[in-house]
Amino acid sequence: MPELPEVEAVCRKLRRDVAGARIVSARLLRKRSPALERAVRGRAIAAVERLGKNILLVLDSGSAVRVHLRMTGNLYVIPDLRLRPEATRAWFALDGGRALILDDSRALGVVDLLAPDDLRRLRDDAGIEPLSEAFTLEAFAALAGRSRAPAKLFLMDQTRVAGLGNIYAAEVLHRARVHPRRPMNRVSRRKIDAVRAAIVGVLNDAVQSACNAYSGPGRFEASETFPLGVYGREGEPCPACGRLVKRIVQAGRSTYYCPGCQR
DNA sequence: AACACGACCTGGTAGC
DNA sequence: TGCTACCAGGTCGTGT
Repeated sequence: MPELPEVEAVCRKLRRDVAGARIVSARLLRKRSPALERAVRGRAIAAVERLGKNILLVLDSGSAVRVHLRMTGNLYVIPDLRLRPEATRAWFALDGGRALILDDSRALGVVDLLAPDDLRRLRDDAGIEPLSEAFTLEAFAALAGRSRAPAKLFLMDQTRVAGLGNIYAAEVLHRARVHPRRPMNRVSRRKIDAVRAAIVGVLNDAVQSACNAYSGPGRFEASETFPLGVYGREGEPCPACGRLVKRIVQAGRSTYYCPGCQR
């Protein structure tokens, strides 16, 4: 479920719901973490930040709880801890009786504690935020020119540009008309420009959709809200040219693209 | 360096 | 109905 847009929607909601709230107690259900549970007790949530697909709950102590939703995670507030869903993998009881829940059916999500130094390192090592001012054409072209990786894998590498996953990487390449297997350093300068613009355009559109879809807790399906051109549409006509969408496998994951548009 | 691939988990769905 | 096989929005460690 969650790529950058969905994670951003979760963060915006959390800022409204838990910014300033105090954590009374916490528990990781799958694998207990006495250190984390102790470190958060009594601390206030000073800020909620997103770093790529990571959610950072920055505490008033300077440490932070990092949550990664991976495939099926969701993070939201419920009015009462006793109402927690079956797939609750972690909970944070908040002052006032509410609780922050990590709900994650596949249990691949990650929760850990970052000391201030860890937090700094995570920020320093992160890929470029595509919706920030740092994501300039120059910076992107420099990264692209240095990589022979297939375009799709290049876009999904979180250490280069942070936040694109399997769906939006495919959509970006379709919008920019670049073949997913083309080595990134052999994409023309004009198309590099188009890819960068497509990243910003797709992500902004998807953030809007995700925020609309995510007014309440529960799952959100990007496909219900953001019009997907190629993802999951093998055998269907390309909305741009009518050629049938193909599916290939790259690095063990499905890639969808239009053989007519994407060269 | 740059891949592929299995592992980590659970649940939904298509096909028999 | 019930079984099997395969698929899934992410990332890591290991092997080639």
